[in-house]
Amino acid sequence: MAGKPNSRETVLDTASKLFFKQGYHGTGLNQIIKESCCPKGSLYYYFPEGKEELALQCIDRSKRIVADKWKDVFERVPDPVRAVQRFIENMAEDAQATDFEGFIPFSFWMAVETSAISDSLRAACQSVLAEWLHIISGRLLKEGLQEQLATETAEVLLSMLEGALILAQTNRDTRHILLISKYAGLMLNEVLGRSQT
Amino acid sequence: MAGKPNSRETVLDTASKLFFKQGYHGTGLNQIIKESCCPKGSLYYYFPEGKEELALQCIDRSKRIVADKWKDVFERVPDPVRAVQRFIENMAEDAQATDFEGFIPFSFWMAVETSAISDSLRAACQSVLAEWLHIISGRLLKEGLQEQLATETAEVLLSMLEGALILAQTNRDTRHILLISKYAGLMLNEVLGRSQT
DNA sequence: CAAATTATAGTGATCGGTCTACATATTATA
DNA sequence: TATAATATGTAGACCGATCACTATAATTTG
Repeated sequence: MAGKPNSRETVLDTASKLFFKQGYHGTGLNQIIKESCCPKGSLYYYFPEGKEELALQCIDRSKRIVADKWKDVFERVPDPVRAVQRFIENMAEDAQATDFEGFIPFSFWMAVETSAISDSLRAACQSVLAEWLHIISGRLLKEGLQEQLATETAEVLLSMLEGALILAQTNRDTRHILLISKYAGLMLNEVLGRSQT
Repeated sequence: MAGKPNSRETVLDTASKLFFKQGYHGTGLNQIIKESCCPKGSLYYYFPEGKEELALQCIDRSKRIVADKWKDVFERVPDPVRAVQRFIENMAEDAQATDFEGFIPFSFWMAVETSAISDSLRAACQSVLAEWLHIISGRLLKEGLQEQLATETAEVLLSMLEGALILAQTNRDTRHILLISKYAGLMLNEVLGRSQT
């Protein structure tokens, strides 16, 4: 907010939105240039290695943004089960509000596409998943879960959520996401040895 | 097996493999032509409306193939919980055997990409999900589950599985899939009111 | 001035798609 | 049965458009 809406950030914003909506190959540099109003010269000035570097930075950026979201919700909501549900409900709201087009940067299907393109992109995607899993399982560890169970639970949770996002985007219906919120709550309560409410 | 390895089927095979591995935009017609050894003239003879029609048929084909797999496993394995687990374990084996490149046609991330391309492709993808869900929830209904619970359980199951496939493909590790087999079993046993083994 | 940034014109390569020519079957007619 | 006519399928040259990317000049900024 330094008065100047840094051109570089604008490009990353636009590129992220488009990449996560249309995929890597489905998004042309010309489209990014047009929608971000950033001329080609600037784009290659900021990202001299071109499209792949741009995508890589978008992926890293989404890693940080989503990680911050997880940390934030775990800080604000003391109960980890409610925190996870809050996170998921927020996703559903974002999806609804943007008509399933802007609720970047969580839906991670692009990882599969980019994993087939280059090793560096695949490594970046692996790092994203690892980071998110680390945060979630870390919170569960703090509840006293043993390490393996915490890891497994976090993985299942992330699988559910990613899968639900695919169903939700395909059907343009947030019901699939909200359903996961409910079942994730059930699963977590059970794992944490609580009685069902 | 009529002696003549129909060229049309070969194209669908190759195209499906490539589409589900690289995505729609990431797969060029020239690549399909080269790898299937089917000349462009023949391709446009079989699929006069071009790439989109080809993708549509690949999607429909995968719908049928996977639906048959579900039906088959439910016929062969009487216990629905074990049947679901068997299905998931088969996915993991296929993934391993083909080095995460051929275990088409189940991973459904391409649905998100194609959903952004045209309404007919999106409709086709919706139909695929609906069909698979119908088969799974139908089997649960036969176990005496009430309709809403059966539907919800099937949706959660499919979400888990699709999400796990994303994690597995990104990390090139079937562990994520096998983990889902375990947790799907737990969830189904609970829903069906059984004691945990 | 010098560095940082913007602005475009233009590069070869590849994209999906069209077109025509040709080869091989199958059927129709005598 | 011989052959003409039609249908089926193969083969690839070619098209304009777009792709990611480069080169270089102009402009702004410190």
